[in-house]
Amino acid sequence: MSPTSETAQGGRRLVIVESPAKAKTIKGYLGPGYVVEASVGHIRDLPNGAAEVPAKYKGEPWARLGVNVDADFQPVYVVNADKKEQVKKLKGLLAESDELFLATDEDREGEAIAWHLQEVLKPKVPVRRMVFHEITKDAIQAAVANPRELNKKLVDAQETRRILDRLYGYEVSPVLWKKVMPRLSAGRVQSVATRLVVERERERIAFSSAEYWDLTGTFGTGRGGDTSDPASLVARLTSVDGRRVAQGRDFGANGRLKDAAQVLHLDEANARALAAALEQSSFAVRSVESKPYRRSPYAPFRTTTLQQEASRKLGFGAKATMQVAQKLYENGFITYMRTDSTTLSDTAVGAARAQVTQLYGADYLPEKPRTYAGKVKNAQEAHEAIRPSGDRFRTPAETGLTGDQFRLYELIWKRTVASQMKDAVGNSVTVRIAGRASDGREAEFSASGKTITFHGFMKAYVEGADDPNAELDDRERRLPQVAEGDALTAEEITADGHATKPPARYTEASLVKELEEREIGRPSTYASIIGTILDRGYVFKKGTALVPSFLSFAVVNLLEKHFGRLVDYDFTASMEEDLDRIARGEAQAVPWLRRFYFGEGSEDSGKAAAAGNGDGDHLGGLKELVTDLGAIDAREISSFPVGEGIVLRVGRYGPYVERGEKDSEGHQRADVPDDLAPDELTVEYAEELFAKPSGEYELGTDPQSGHAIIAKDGRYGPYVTEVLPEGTPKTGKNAVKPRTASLFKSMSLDTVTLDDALKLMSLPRVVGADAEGVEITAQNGRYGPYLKKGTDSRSLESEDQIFGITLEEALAIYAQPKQRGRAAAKPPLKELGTDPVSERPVVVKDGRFGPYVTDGETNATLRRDDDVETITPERGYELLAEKRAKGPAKKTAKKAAAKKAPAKKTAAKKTAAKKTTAAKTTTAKKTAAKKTTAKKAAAAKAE
DNA sequence: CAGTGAGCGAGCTTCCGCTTGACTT
Repeated sequence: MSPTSETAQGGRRLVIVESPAKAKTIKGYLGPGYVVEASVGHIRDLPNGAAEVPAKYKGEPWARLGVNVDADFQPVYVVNADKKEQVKKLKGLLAESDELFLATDEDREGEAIAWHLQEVLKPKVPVRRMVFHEITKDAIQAAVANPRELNKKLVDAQETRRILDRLYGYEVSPVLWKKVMPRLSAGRVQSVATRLVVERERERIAFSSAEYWDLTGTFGTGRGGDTSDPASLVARLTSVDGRRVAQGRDFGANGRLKDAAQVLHLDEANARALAAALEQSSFAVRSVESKPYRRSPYAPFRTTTLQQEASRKLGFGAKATMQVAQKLYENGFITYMRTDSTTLSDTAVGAARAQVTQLYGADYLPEKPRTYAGKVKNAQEAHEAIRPSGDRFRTPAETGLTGDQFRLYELIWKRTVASQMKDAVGNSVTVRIAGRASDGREAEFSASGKTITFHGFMKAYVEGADDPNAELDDRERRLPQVAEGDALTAEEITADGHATKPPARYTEASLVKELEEREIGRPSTYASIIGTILDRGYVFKKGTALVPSFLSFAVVNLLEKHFGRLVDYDFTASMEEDLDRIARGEAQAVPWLRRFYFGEGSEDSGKAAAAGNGDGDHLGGLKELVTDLGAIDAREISSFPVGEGIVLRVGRYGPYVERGEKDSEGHQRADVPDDLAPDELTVEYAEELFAKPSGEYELGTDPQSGHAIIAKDGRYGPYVTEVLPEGTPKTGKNAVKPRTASLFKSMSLDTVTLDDALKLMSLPRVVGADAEGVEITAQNGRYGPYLKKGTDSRSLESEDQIFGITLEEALAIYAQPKQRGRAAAKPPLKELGTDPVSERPVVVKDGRFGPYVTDGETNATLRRDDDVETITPERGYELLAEKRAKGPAKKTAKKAAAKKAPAKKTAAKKTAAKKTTAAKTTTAKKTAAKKTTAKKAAAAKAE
């Protein structure tokens, strides 16, 4: 029975897919009686943060995680804020339907979405799980006719993955906040991605280049040449007296030959001498070797290969590629762009083959359709390969597309068509040429050529190369037609120097490729992984290269030393294996999570899924690792030796180099530019930084003292200071401290003048004296401009008043009673009535951390979703009640922690916390200022 | 990482995978 006739019997079916574009297409294949709507991805997830945790769990110790780790890892699910409306819509549609088809993708995530839909929609009508891997009329109708049941085990596997990622991310990130810098993050995918980039940079740092030389000879045949038979050939020296001449690949990363006995390492003198000795020699062809050449087309695109090719050929970043592809998909030009499959549907194969015949002729069409085995190990193959949509491919010209969309479509179209074409065939030839030098040595040269006799798929498409010097596959190199024994004359022999190069940095595309090979990340996340590690400041881009920051060195260092198992390159792959076992019902989620979180021994049997460094039999759980952080020495993990006693440290405000102990003689310290590539930090460069700390502007000389005046960017923002002459004691009894002063808010490092600086450094200014003769001064401080009379200080409204205020005005200010604190000075923003518990009046006030409600005893900051204008008294009471409930619990926790930690450390932490708040707003500025400085320096150099 | 003078409410940051708009620059 066909689905349409079934429908005719009455009843309406609701089909839910993941993507709206897919819904639109499928609608057309199912006809009337079917309502097709999209879930638009996941509809529920673990709560993002405290704000999303349902009230009833708020007090729980695990609420922060959204997973009850004490009760079999029971997850808390909330409908995503941006999906509430869609869920409502689906509920409405379901109410009018007699049957529900859950047609989400057939992979782990899709199965989970189907389950969440069922949980949230609570259907009272029959529910079917419907699956398909290609969007063609036949496939869809077959799918609707053959539904199956929801696979709860697969859902379990997805949930386990979700919980693991949450525990990893939300437990390890706070360790970084405490030990390195706030707002950092760690995760199963991003941390390994970062580690890959860091390790590559370490290789570059450890790399020493080797120099080697060889000869290039141009040999003439003595015949007049033409295009099919050139008159000469260019060959490289390959061996001398039977010993192979060393090439780049013969050298190790240490710059030394891997096997010195096997090869001959030519240096410049040697090479030049040999070239001279060969000048008069006669040469002959020693051998000609011809081999058939054959090359098969590349598989159709999947997400990663599309990103790579778009990067190589169109210069698109991963994100741009996906955005353009999304548009093509939405407008029906291509199939789904987030896929790990290279499989083409029968329809697609038919369309491609038809087009091959039409455009290139039957000679280019293989007898049988080509199939491409999945290369990706953990592929879930829920979709087809990326290809032009439809059962007849539109040529790029027919699409009417323009710009980037046209170019990307053309790429996809060509690749798809080429994938159904014949192999390219031809010949590759190697010619060896020998000659004896005047000093008796025998030299052998070699040249290789390639001719293509049948271009096959290359007629349509040739893959790009990452290395700009690499030859593309369809490139021919024709050699003259020579035979063994033919005499040749050396027209020119030159000695060429080469140097081995360190491994290249990752690009977006090559990092994504590497991640895919290691089974890390999914098609929908590859582009955003790059985004995450860029956002966190772990890497930055230099051209197309991804350069790791020093910050990432510190983070990776910490993770490797203390969470080794978690950043193991095989962690995800082994997780995938375990998840597959859970999906097959061979393993259980809860014991697996228990081992991961609580450690080996918390569960009796089974394979370890533990988190830390595997020492012996006991494998520690993640919880143990993040609870006791005493073993993590923040200073040690953030320190990297540069050489000669110089250490690079990653501080809260960025990287800096340091030499000697603090406060000791000869101690030096200098900021390192944020965008310095780690492999460029040498001892020499550090010395340069010490000599002239970055971000320093010379303003001129103080005519009074003769001291140079400079402007710098400091911990508390930009300031000016004087350079004391050398030999001025900086420590001890006779220490002289340089005069310093913060810039006014109205000034900037770029524009501040010597006059400004001298004026600032003249502060405090004496305004006058009061009736009792006590001096009143005006100055600039931590909280802005203020007046000071003995110990009595008063804030001023503007910086200009420091220089402008008269004694009269100052006395008037002192005549007023002292305003204690800004908060007290401000009237409440809003009154909310009387709190039912404390029976005190509740008001909204504006404070340091933004608006908050208070009843005079308990204070609670408004949450992200609250608004001063719209907040109700009830919400105010609720916030206060929450705070009262939470307050004591937090205090005891803090106390306990303080007791454990050494007193000194606690103090240091407090200061750090304070600074963070103050510095928050200035950080961005500081970075910006730094960058300008660096640019200026570069410009100065260029001049 | 410069070195000055208050008195005050912390709460939140963070993961990986599915999906698109709705926003602002």
